[in-house]
Amino acid sequence: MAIRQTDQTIHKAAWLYYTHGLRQDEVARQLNISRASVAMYLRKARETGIVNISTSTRMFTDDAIAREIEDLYGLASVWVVPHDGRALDPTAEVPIVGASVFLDLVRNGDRIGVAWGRTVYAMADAMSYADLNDVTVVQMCGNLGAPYSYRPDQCTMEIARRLNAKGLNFYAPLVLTSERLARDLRAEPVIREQLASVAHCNLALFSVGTLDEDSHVVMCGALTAGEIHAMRDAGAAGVIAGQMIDASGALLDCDYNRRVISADLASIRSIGKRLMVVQEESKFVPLVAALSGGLCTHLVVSASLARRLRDERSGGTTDRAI
Amino acid sequence: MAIRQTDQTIHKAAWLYYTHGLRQDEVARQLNISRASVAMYLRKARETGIVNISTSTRMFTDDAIAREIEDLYGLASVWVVPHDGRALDPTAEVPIVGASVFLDLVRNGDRIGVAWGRTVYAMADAMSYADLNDVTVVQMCGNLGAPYSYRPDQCTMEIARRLNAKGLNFYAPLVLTSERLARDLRAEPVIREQLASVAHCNLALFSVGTLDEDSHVVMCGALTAGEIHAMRDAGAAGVIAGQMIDASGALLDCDYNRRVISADLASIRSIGKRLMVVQEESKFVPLVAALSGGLCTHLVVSASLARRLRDERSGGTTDRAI
DNA sequence: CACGCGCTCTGACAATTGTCAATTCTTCGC
DNA sequence: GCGAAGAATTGACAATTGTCAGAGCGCGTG
Repeated sequence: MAIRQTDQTIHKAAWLYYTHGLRQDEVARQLNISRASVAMYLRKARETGIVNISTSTRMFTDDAIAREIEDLYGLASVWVVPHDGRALDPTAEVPIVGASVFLDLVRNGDRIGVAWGRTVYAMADAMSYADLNDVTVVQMCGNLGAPYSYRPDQCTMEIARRLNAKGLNFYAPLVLTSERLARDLRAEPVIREQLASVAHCNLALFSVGTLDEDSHVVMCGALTAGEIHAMRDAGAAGVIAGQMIDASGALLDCDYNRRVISADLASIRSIGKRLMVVQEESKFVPLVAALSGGLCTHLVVSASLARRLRDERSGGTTDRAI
Repeated sequence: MAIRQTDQTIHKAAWLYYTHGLRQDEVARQLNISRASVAMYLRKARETGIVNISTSTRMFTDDAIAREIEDLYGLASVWVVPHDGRALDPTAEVPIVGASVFLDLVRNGDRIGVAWGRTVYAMADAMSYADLNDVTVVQMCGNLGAPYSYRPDQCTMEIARRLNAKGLNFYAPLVLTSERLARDLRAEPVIREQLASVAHCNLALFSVGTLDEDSHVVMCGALTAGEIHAMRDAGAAGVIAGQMIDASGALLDCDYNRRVISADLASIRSIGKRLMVVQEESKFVPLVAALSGGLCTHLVVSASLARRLRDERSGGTTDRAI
């Protein structure tokens, strides 16, 4: 009760200040509290998403190159983050834009599939709190025991927390040692339901992984550097939700993939809006693979990746600097 | 070009200030402009919707009575605006809440049907600017020549302007002198298309009118006080988009309605989300009629109307003051 | 080329907001 | 019932922001 009272007061203070445009001292007088409390309540209101301040991301779609990439790759919407000279750390900027775009796409009642990775976690971290209702965040792939803070379940939970949503975690490892065990585990009701529920999402958020020595799957001990090289030789071009894809964006037919527990690509593709966010320059090949496979509908990339994407398809027409 | 440059600068300033949390002087340094200009740009960014500050309307749905009314009348969502003692002008508050709720419901790509009236215009006036894409606002009924600022076309245009949307105005009078002329006019391609396009909306915004001497239809000269009394005797209970409805919310079979040019009730009912906003105490009877006819799915009302609505249906159970 | 128009800059002051240590109020455990 | 830990609140000060007048600048025009 006491909590509800305070909660009500925060709402009222936020309403009077932000919607009616009163000054803090006027709000304080209205609510019979000190101005300092009003300032504190307002901070709380912003932190909890009771008040939402969002900046248009239109400036990132205004670039002509964004239009070109939409056309070349058949995407619904593309955001290009410029390398802004001195201004800001350019790569760190991509997930921030990604978070803004993501929040723009989310609605009450949504069901959201989330994969994992450095980029996804950076987005979660940059995401402001939102006051949504009835939103569910579903983890799209199994877990890794690694000590990273961007483990799949961490990504899911953190995003759910920010959105005031329910988090549906996956209680299975990402990769097992035998194909048989993976098959049996996938058949378990808890796991089967989780996997099935991905297809009922209407929004997905993920990045794409590389096949280098410092790729996640290696760092987390799922694969050795040697194995990953072998896979690259066998045609692997990138990693989506823990699964290897080839250059055409199709699931690679390999032993590793059969041992993975993750939402299959068809389920992911059945989700209406699929936002992919790619920041690292080194992810060009995986990115092209994912786009070829039609895995995403919305894309946030850096300007340099955008230029390379355009040149890849348009055969390198105009190529002047930003 | 010079304009685009400035526009870009406004976006960047807003981004750095609101998303990155820099101070105005830091933003000024980054962009090589004076701090005073930054302050100006930020104001512009807020005014044009490049930056959007919204406050949760949850406090208005938290009321138990809102839940009751949803259940009693089968509505998707109800907002109840309390009469807040000293705080704010209670009736003026309803359209402000309505505007917030409305903005919450709008999405990019939406097609929105708008009716007219004092309340709708008050909402337009209270509505903050939004940076939306590809939104269309459709006028749902014909025009009146009255010198009011809340003429149907004014409502449509003003809302379109605030949402950065395209406004589709209706170029016909609301009511004609003969039934034949109304029929002929409705058959005109321009008008027919306009009317048909209402059915393709996915969001509607309207209020409901009374049948008093000071009702809009009288004030605007569409009907005389005498005629409106006669209509009330004939079973008219309220006015929706310029048309008379009976107590069950059905179109009243009368000469006047046959002379009106407006979206028919079936089209309106085919729209997914229909937000009705009612502020005046005197609109209780029309409100009940509209609800009986299932004309809206979302409702914003004052606390006293809410209490009367509950008592109307639940047979007057608990009836303590707020 | 001078002119006026519209825009931005500068510098300064006033208004508003953020912050924090000190204080008051709550809520427990004993 | 008492006292202490902890949370909420406040007053006062510091930092930030809003605003304004006057100056400077670029540009299109007569």
